[in-house]
Amino acid sequence: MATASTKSASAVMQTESNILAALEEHGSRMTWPRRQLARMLARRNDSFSAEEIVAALPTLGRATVYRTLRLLGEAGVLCKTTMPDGSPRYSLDEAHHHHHHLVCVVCERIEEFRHPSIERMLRAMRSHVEGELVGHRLELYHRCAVCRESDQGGGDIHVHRARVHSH
Amino acid sequence: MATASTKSASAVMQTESNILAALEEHGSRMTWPRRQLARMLARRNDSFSAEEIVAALPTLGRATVYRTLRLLGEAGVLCKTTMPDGSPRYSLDEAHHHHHHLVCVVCERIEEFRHPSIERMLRAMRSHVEGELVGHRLELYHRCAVCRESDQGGGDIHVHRARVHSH
DNA sequence: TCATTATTGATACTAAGTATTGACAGTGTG
DNA sequence: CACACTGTCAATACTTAGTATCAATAATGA
Repeated sequence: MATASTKSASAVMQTESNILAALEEHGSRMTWPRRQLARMLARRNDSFSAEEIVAALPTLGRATVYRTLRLLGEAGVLCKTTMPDGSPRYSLDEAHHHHHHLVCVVCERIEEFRHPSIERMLRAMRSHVEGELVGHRLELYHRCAVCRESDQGGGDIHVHRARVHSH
Repeated sequence: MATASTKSASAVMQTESNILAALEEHGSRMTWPRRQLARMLARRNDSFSAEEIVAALPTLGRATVYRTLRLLGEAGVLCKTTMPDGSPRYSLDEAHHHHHHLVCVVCERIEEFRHPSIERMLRAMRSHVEGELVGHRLELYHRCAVCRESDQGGGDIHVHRARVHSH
């Protein structure tokens, strides 16, 4: 099994000003709540739920948090990923081009990746499928190297799994 | 663009007794609510939300409906799919082997498919990714041939789209 | 038949948002 | 600089998609 990083070479750590710049470019005003949010997001390097942010920034209304997360998504600096059980998880985007997510089901850390075999597959499906492909959703779930190590007992992973699996 | 069906050749229409058999095999008792649900599901050939079923079977409690849907998922006759906006949709499974879903974003009809390029891609990722792959989620969204025709104006599709897109 | 154990439905609760609204703040124009 | 215009805010209520609890009931095996 390869241990090579799957990260795109052009990945850039998002900074507060980076995030705000993306927001402005997207046509949003520069406000105090948005600055707060940008700063807080830039600090963390893991994934998070919206409610975690709501709790961490009690001076902001929940609607504001959700609105701003949506804006950041539209502005292309934030991604919303679905965990195996269907619950949503947010993470800052580092690459600015098409990619997918590799999600650790233990620590919930999210890595971006791209791989030619995926583009190949999508190309194949685009011409194989009837009608017009308008989008897709692809998530890979794994136990990352770190979690695998601290958890090698081999016992069941106590992780929320989808109850109605999709095969 | 190919119009060939992507359905697996071994697809079998689920019948009421089929569904109940799967439930029993999964270790569940045979009850009147479960018979009700199996009959109702066998009748429809489209996808549905849990609440649609709750509304259609007012003599069953909502908990029972959700519970039974989960059981049917575990028993391998029902799949839960995620729409582009994240809302869940259920559909009966026809094939009994690994497959993915092709979802029409207009009529929400769900087709099962498999394609060698996908298995190839998964194999490639399995050896490329660090740690141990424990699962994946793949959905393809399209406008099906029928919807494309009745909707060819080319205007915007008025369909609930994910607000925070995943690139 | 009877005891055991699964299942049910009512109700209350949670998670993840969205809709509404009146107040307020940023900004572009004059 | 002042103003108005419109975007944005926080609070609140509501929605969707479920899950948890629990006493009452039904299915099954002996």
